[in-house]
Amino acid sequence: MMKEYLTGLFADALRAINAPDGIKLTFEKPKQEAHGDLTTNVAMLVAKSLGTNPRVLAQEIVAHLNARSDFVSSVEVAGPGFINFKFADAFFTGQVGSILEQNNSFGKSSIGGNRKTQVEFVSANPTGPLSVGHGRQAVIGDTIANLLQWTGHSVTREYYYNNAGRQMRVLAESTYARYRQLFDETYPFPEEGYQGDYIRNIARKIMERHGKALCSAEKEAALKACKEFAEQSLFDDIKKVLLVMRVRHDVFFNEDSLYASGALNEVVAEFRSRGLAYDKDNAVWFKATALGLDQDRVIIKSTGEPTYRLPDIAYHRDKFRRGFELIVDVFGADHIATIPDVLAGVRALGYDPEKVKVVIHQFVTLMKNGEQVKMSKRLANFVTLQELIDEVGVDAVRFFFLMRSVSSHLEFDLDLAKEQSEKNPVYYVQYAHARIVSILRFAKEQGVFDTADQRNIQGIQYNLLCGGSEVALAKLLLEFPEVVEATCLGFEPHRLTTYLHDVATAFHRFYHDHRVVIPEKELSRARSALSLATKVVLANGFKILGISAPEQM
RNA sequence: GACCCCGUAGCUCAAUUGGAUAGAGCAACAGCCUUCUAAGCUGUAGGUUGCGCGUUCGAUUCGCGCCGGGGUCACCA
Repeated sequence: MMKEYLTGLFADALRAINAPDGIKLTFEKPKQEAHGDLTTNVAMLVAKSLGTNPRVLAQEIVAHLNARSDFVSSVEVAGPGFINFKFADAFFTGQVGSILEQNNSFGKSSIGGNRKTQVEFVSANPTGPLSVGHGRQAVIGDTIANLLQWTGHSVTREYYYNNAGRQMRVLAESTYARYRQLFDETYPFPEEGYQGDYIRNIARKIMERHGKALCSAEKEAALKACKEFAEQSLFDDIKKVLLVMRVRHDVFFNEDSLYASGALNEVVAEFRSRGLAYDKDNAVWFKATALGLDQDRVIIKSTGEPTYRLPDIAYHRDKFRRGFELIVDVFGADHIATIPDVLAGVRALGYDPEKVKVVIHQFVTLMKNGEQVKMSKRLANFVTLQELIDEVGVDAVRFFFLMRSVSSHLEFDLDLAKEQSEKNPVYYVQYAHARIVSILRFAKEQGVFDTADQRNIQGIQYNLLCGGSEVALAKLLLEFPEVVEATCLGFEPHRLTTYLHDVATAFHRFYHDHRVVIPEKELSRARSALSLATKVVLANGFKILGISAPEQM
């Protein structure tokens, strides 16, 4: 709103001084508050081509600006040639009412244009409980999906899995061995087997169901039974944990369906017809080098089995065929190498790889007693996501996972999270919300402000809000829609947690400086409304992050 | 060896995508509750942004070269 207004003013001013066309005119919020509310560097960009000094040029531009004094309170040239604008306090506080009117919708936008969007995340095969790393991915994916919904995309959350590959064979063998060991401790356990206790638990359940019958059954049949039982059991667990994490997928897509539908053969045939596949050493190769990659890749092994690349490519084509216009893949850093192949495959099939946005997140390092906990599913010394949630709670887990940029390694100190959970940053932001609820409850008791009554949020004299921390809070709240948008477009959820932390700080400061419920009725109502607007922003932000908005703490 | 991520205060991390004097939280020190939640607020201290060139009005951000940490380089997923 401010930006649009200034852009108009500048168009006239730049024309008046005969500036060249096509100038990139942008306004930014300066880091330093003292530099005003918005700033532009346009004079520095243009000075060179006009052969003048940026500061002189800036002065000249300013002289041609015709700003309304009730909007813009000051314009000045500063530093090497920035033009800084300060807006009137009432310009900000006057907009607080619109936050209350929009309420649950404040922060939503339609920039997504209802674009059909898919977010694929977690996608763990059912070979064990979800790890802490999966948890990070689940939260990142879910939050990105929330952000996309808030910005007007039509979102499908999808989980892709394979219950047929080598990993599942290992699972079957491991489970079978544990089952046999229940009757004969000396029964050998496969060298590469999954050693986690969860396998023993599953084996025990199989015994409860089948007794000793599988020991005497034919081995292949017994393995199949073990596999199915283990898979079912593990998938139930996975879904249960995801639910606890407040993560819900719309579609569970099984890799097998790509085999069944003939999609794999189709892709191979299409590659061949375009000269992008060839036979060598009894295997089928994808000619990735023809698409600019550094080496060709096997897509069908000499055994006749496809490598993971082929179904991955076919799966992505399936996404396009289902009409998704934006495809977001959330992967762990260990999948980074496969992405170029998949994107090349997509391009080879005639689809636009630009529509695929890959979000790579780095790993989580668990710290315990000041030492790193090495995690390996196979070696059984890992902490499961469920255990982590049991220790520190869902809100803390979600918030922690979102606090850091996805490209940063995340260090999660278990001891700190356990022993000092009260110092967890999530409590800081939630506390602000609970505090507001408490204040508004008191305001209602005192007959000052009743949030349930719509008439109460009409006719408020927002211009009474003129203290520094009041105006600062109002300004920050009004940034929420932009923050949601930027966070979404950059696929950087941590920016929202940072922002909400700032909002909490601004509120706590306001609370410290000013009493809300006071005898001066109009001022009291204005401050109540400001508090309510803060609650709206916090609650909406929490909703996107998937954490709760406590009424009391 | 090749490629990807990271390197910022004692520790964990930000930094509006190239802006002005690099910011928070923990930890340390000093203050603030007879009044709506002190899980809070205020202040002090803490830095050659790993190192070196370069690009330009301007670099934590972009390019190149080193150093250090993590990850990936299968006819595993």
